Amino acid sequence: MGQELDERKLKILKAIVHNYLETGEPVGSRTISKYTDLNLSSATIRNEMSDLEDMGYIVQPHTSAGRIPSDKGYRLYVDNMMKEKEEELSVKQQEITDMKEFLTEKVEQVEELLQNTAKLLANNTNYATVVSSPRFSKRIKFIQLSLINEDKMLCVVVMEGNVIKNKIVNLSKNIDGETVLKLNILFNSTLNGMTIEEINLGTVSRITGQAGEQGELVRRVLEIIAEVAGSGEDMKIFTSGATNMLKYPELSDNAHASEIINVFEEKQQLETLLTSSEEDGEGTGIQVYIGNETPVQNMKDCSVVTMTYDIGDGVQGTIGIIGPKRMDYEKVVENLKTVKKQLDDAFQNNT
Amino acid sequence: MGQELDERKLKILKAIVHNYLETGEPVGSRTISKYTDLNLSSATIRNEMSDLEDMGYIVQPHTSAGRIPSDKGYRLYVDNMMKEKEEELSVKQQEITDMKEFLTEKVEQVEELLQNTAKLLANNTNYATVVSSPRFSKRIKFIQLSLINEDKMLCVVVMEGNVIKNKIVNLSKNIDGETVLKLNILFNSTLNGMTIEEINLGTVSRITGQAGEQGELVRRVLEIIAEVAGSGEDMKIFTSGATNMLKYPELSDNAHASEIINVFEEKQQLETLLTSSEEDGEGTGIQVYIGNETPVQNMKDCSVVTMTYDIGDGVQGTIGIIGPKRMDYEKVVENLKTVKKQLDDAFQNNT
DNA sequence: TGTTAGCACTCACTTGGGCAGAGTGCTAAT
DNA sequence: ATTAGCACTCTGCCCAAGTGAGTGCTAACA
Repeated sequence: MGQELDERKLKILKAIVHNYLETGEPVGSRTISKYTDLNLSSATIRNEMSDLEDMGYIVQPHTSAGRIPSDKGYRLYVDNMMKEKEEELSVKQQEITDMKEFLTEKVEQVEELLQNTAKLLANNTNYATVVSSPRFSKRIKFIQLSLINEDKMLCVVVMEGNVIKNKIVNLSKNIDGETVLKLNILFNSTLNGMTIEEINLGTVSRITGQAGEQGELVRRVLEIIAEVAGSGEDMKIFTSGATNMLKYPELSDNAHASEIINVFEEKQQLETLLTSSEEDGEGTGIQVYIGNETPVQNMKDCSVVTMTYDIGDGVQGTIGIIGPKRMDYEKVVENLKTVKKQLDDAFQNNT
Repeated sequence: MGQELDERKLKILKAIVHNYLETGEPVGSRTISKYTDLNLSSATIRNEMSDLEDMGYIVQPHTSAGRIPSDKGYRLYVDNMMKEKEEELSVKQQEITDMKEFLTEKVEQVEELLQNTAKLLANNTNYATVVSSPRFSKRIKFIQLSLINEDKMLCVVVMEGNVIKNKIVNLSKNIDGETVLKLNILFNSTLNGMTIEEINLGTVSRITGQAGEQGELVRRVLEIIAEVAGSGEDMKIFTSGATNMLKYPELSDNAHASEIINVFEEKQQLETLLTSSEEDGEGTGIQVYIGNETPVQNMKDCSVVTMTYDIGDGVQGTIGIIGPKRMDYEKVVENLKTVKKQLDDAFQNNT
């Protein structure tokens, strides 16, 4: 008996979670009895709650306190919510236009846009947000070498998505302007449109062959290109609202706080968080990690909601919202969906 | 009487500050009586302390507690210490070589060096550190325009100190390769070696004049150059050890913590902190702000020690160490001096 | 058989009193 | 001028009692 999760138990569980999300305090049977439309006495609720506890959906902080959701309970709640919200995008119209205004206000650089997005979400939700800059489809669009003076050469590589990388090379032996011109033509004709992975040994030897006596230099330039165009190495990460985390008592004690803030300072851990979430992503692109599920150990007492965005031309990244386990998942998901919509819009008109 | 700060009072004050720095707790007369070599009874000390309090050097958190230094007291202590340490650079030899090793280990980019410096200092001192990237002597070294495709042009500006800036321009009307070549020659011959401030209206009109029908384009490129070479706008800031601040009880309460952490997240306030300290700097280039003296209001319960570094070629910036008011000023100053020495060394061999 | 009322019990949290310890300020003696 | 001594004042800690929210169980009920 009570082994299977029937309709009524589900309803009670949802009520418990919901209430706990709001108050942050253990919720008792009497509250639920009044809170729901089930018209059951607190005693009955107590029995059901006892069952729910046996099944592992809720937990008692100590005897004779109310119950709080376990990770498993949260999971069920979130999954359920996601199913319900499947197609529905019910953000208030006002908020949408607010966002739109805010986002398109000062969009000179993509970076600024992303930073703004992070800030906007942090303000709206009162959680911490992190946005990864686009990871680019590492296709080379244009290469430019130029002599700065006798012994220094500038090497610029433009990648698809208009990401520009550059580096200055110290030359061992002098070369003249004409040679540089030739090298430019050589590189551009052979490498344009290629991804870094496509440049194999064959390509390399073909190019060095054609370069003749400049083979040495060419090899060095190729190395630089590889370094510069090389994968996610340079992924940028924008954060906002880290201090929001201090607003939640269960996280604001010293131990938790410094662990969490540290993650935001180092950023490197956020990177692993975002990239690994990218792999897990499914249908909607929205992913919810609860407590221990998060890829970053230091966040085990938080929940993370991530969403990947893709604004065409190979430009894509991930947005993450980090809050306490009792975060308002519904609101967060809605916010993310709206932002995604806005980003899409901004970039359809703007590319 | 006792209006003037005699030898003995000074000695007692120093003892109080010193002791408070170590323990973080109000220090009483008996402690000082035993602590110093003055051979005075606690009663005498009490009298002196009472005088010191009247003079505003120390403060009582509540009746019948020990005394703690006021901002004024810290100030005196620090000034005194700085005078004593004037020429002496007494960092243990071991630490120096440790630092050297650490700093030169992976110095591919200046940025990495600075980030490492920040981390090193944070670890050594257990305070938070912030390092501003060099502000460059905004002298233009080299300009390169290149066509990426029909309607996009890449504009690269290399500044002294090998800082590279770039931007992609959308062209309104097509231009051909030859024109670009001409423009390159034009820009480089007229602008090289100039600072952004030196480019006045005369220069602009001369160039646009020479450009003939490309005047419109030239003007836009000039704007970009201005934007790109424009002053400190792009100052980069590296931080480390922000979470160290949570280790000090007087700062780790929620209100303080979020104010402080926020400063580290926004970074913009740190920028004002560092630049304004640069202006105040004097002899040694080391500057100590105590409590309310700091330029950033949110830091009014902290102390900040800053030092400007200058590694030649117009490359200079500021390092700041931020901690509680009862930070170990001596240690901090020594650390900063050592780092400065190391940076100097690293760059004499490395430019 | 599922639901409910009632009751005893548990446990965290609050309140207030009492006590110890650290430290001061003052006075009187040296 | 210095010191010993004493009364006084706070803070912090502990403990005991009381309060309130909530539970589990049992017995009655529809």
